[in-house]
Amino acid sequence: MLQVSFLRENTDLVVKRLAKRNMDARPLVEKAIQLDEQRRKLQTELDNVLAESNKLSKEIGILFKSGKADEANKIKEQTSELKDSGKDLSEKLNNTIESLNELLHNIPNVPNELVPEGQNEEDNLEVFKAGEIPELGEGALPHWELVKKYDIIDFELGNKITGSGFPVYKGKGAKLQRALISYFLDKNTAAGYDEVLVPLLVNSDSGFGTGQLPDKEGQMYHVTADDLYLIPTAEVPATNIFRGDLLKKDELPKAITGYTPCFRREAGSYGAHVRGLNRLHQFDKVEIIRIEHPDRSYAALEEMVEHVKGIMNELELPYRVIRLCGGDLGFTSALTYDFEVYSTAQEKWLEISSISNFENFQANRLKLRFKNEDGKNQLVHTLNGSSLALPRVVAGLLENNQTEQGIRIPKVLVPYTGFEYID
RNA sequence: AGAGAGGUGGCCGAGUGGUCGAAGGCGCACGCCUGGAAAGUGUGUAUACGCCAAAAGCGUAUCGAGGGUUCGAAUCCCUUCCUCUCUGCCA
Repeated sequence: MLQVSFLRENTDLVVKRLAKRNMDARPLVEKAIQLDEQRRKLQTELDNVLAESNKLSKEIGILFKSGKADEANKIKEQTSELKDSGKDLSEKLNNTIESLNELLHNIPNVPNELVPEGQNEEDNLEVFKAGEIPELGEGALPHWELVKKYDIIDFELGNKITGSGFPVYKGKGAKLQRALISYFLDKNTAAGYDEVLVPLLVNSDSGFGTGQLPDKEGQMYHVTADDLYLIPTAEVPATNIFRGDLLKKDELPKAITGYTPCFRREAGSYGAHVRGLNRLHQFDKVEIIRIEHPDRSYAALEEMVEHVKGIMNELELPYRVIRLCGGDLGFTSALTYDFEVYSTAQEKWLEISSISNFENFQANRLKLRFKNEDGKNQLVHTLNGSSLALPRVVAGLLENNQTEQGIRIPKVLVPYTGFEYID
């Protein structure tokens, strides 16, 4: 969430930038500023009442000690009035804070100036493209046919065990998953990310900290008996490692990576978008997370993008990098780059990574700060990205690498899989 | 899951109704001392919010969390979470 002080001092800029999200934020922003003024006024009044009340209490204590009970009782009478107005003020104050927070939770992050104007994914800006799109022969198959042909991923079996969107990986398909996870983690740790293995269920404080709650409550599986949520991404537990922390400035930056399965209800998805591996309820992903000094966060974003490019190059898959437009930008993000692999048999681009700078939007919710050069506490910037999400990488790999001998495994993966072809 | 013990500042630890935001120690920072270091010594050392243009300063809140009793709560009561020990169950 945004800081009110920032809204107050940069009202016009905020409104202008939020217009990129195709919204008129002015009424919200102005209401927030007004509620904050009210909050401060009430705070001052309440503090004064409490100060008076504390002062009288001390006097009563001293009087009782010196045996002047009569005088003490006289002062006692004065306190009841203060008590009432204190109660009243603190109730008003709490209501104001609650309204203010509710409002702030509904204001999305301010897009960076680089974010292109636009309504939807059509308006995203392609910034980089690499790799050869292979010429596939006549009998080229989409991945959902290929997985059947080689019996490596079984959607129907998953359907029997759980439901749609929970595939069973078999034989070389299962091993390919394990190989990709290990390969990604190795690449990430070699680049300086510290590996973590985190819980797959989180409490609501964590969901709130990274912004899944309350905005995307319906997208997460909720274990109601224990009030826990299945993670939609490792971002949630991994970023919440630092929730509430006050870091020393030489502790920055923090860079971590972790593999987790991800669980998404994907309510509202349908049709061709959900075919095969394109969209699942459970999938595997390796994530990279950075906690950065505000001055360095955009440099870090570039580094993350370059890092993932390196991986895609090694995987020898055709891909492109796009900068999301205002209409497609996530609620908490200030700037996002998506990586897309070309699915040759489907003749479309599939998102396989999303790398975002949240600036201090998450940090403000997480209360994640550092002591800056002036000795003041300042919010950090948080970033994260997939490095990488497996299912669509697999889809791209299967479709682009289909040959008469079988599915060719990229060279870098062979040491991990132990085989060169899925056949 | 059952029984018991306990949760106090960066850490250890005192504090069972009244100038307690909290003794003492450790750690840390700065200074003195020293040729330099150690030892010694002095000072300082939380967070949030508010008042103030800002700094200084002042006020308010915070002793796991939430609520209550009281003029006044770290201290008493209730609820809840967590940790430890023992018992049970279990990969």
